[in-house]
Amino acid sequence: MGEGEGKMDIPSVRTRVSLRQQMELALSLGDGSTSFLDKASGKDLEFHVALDNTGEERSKTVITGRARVDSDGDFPFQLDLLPFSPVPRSNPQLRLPWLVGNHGSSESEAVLDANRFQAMVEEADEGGSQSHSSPNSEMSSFQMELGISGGKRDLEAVDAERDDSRGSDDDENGLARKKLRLSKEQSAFLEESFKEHSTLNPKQKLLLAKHLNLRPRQVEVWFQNRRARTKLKQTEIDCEYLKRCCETLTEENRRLQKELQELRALKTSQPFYMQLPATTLTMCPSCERVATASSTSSATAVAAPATASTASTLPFLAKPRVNPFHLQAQAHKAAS
DNA sequence: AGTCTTCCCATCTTTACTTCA
DNA sequence: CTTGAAGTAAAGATGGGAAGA
Repeated sequence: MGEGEGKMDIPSVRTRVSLRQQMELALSLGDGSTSFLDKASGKDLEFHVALDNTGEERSKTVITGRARVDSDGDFPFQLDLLPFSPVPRSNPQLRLPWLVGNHGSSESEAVLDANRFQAMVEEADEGGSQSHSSPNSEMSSFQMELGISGGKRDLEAVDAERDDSRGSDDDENGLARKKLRLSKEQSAFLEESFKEHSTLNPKQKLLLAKHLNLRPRQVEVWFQNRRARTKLKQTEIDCEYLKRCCETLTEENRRLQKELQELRALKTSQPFYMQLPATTLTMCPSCERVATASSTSSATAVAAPATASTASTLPFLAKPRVNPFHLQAQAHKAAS
């Protein structure tokens, strides 16, 4: 570390790596008495950090940090990721592009995105070890935060500021979070994936994220929101349908009430009404519904089509609610 | 029993767009 | 016609709780 500038008095560069296994790594370069950035101005810095959360040599990853501090204090910070072994020949050195340009911070704080870091690690590990491919492996929940603060902030402060694993990527310097807007291509691809499966397993999530150059968490959130909005839409549709059902039933009820009134009036004005052939018109004495066995009845002509149309819009009403024969028998009994 | 992950849900926040004075 | 404020819908993000491993 600090290989490029061996003689330079670097007051304090602290790098903290937090892993789920409580792995902690702190590097201290120098005594922290003078401004690191001042001293480093105009010079190239480089350091290496070996990460190992399993104790296995093969799972080690080396992070190479490289920075050049401008005279105005800007601190472009770039990390190169190097799997310890085996290093794929095709990809001996991986860069973390999302860090390049992430140097607007006045405190020169660079935050590695854990998930993309993992994706890169896995990419580097392709063809080699599959020890971290399990969705529930430790690497899947790899969290890393790396800060360079020139000795101004201690680890406790970093701790206090650290987001949890689902935390935001907020700029910690008070700048408003810039909400990502997915491109049309990304959205379209996600939509297509959603059509195929509305939920994702961890592997699918990682693949999608990789393909779309998004964080797995973003993909996960997109699918969550997509499911929620699909459900909301379906609820709205159901609600609309039930509303129509309700209106139809209300209308039918109104019509039947009217019909009932007419029948009662008919019964009053024609005392021999009940002596009509039972096959022509029957009424259940308990519920006073009208049923017929003959298509010539005027009541049938009114009631039947309406019931049929109701049943067509209300499938759950398709089954007859009353048995006409049962009503017929009851009507006979009541008449006698 | 405790931990971790994922999901759902409610809610907040940001962005893009529309309306209107 | 232009412009800027206000309103709104859509969508990304967050945090809490539940469930399962």
